[in-house]
Amino acid sequence: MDPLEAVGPAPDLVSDVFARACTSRAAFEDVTSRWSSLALLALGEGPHRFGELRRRVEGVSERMLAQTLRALERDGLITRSDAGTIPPRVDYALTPLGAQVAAGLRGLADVLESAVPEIDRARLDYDAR
Amino acid sequence: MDPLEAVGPAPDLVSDVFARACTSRAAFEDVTSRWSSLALLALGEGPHRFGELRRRVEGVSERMLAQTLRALERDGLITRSDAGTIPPRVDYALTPLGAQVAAGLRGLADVLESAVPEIDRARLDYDAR
DNA sequence: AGATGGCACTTACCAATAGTTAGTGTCGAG
DNA sequence: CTCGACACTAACTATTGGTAAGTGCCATCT
Repeated sequence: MDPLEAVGPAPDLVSDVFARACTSRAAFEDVTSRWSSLALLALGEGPHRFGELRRRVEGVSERMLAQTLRALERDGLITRSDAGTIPPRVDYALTPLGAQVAAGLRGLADVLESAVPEIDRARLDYDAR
Repeated sequence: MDPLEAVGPAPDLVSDVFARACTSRAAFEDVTSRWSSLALLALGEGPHRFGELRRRVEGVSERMLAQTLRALERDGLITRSDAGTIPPRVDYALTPLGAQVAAGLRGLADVLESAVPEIDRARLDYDAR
């Protein structure tokens, strides 16, 4: 057996989010970047058109949304389907991998949403000093 | 029964990460911001000193790490304990809430770490166009 | 019928944000 | 006796992100 061939089977041990050069770190940064997480969360509720996403994710500029969606598509987390019609119609949806990620983000969002009173208290305490 | 009184009991329904003005949105952005998530991930492995975190999270500047940790402390996700000695010694650790969040982030990181081959493939495909 | 707004973007410009470098004061190691 | 570690902060600069406007076509409102 080729020794080079034998390296393949355990790729999960070599990927590390903490490593600057690792793909997982880059993907993690893409996923957790300001608008990506919100976009993934929105797509977790079902496919959306560009304008729908723009309205759902309060505060995104069109520029940043387009940029964000391109990055997520590149990482294979979402699909983009352009109907090619006029007026234009483009639908975005999660891939299976994207769905996993979105589920994780939903979990995080749930934790934080229900912790709002606790967080507000902590902030008040902190700001009092 | 006072109609105003009846609104109180379900605070989980009023917090929404998508709402720009909601505390949960702000906290979510703090948690998912570039260095926070990595810092929380590191603290998920146990308490760390400032310098330890700096080394663990490859690429953070001292400035950004200090800023990040202050934000997380303010939100009640981590604690900061200054021994007051010289040379200085400051330990950071997760609060129970922070631990919940860190666990969620760990899940995300695990998904992405094991999806590295898939992501690499998706990127190659995308870039080929 | 002419103006308005939605569609999914892109481009140019400028403000805000993040990274880089240098400094603080004390101590232990070489 | 100079160097580095420690946990930061302050000043400067590079990069990023938000704002505003433009694209071309169509449907609706007036």
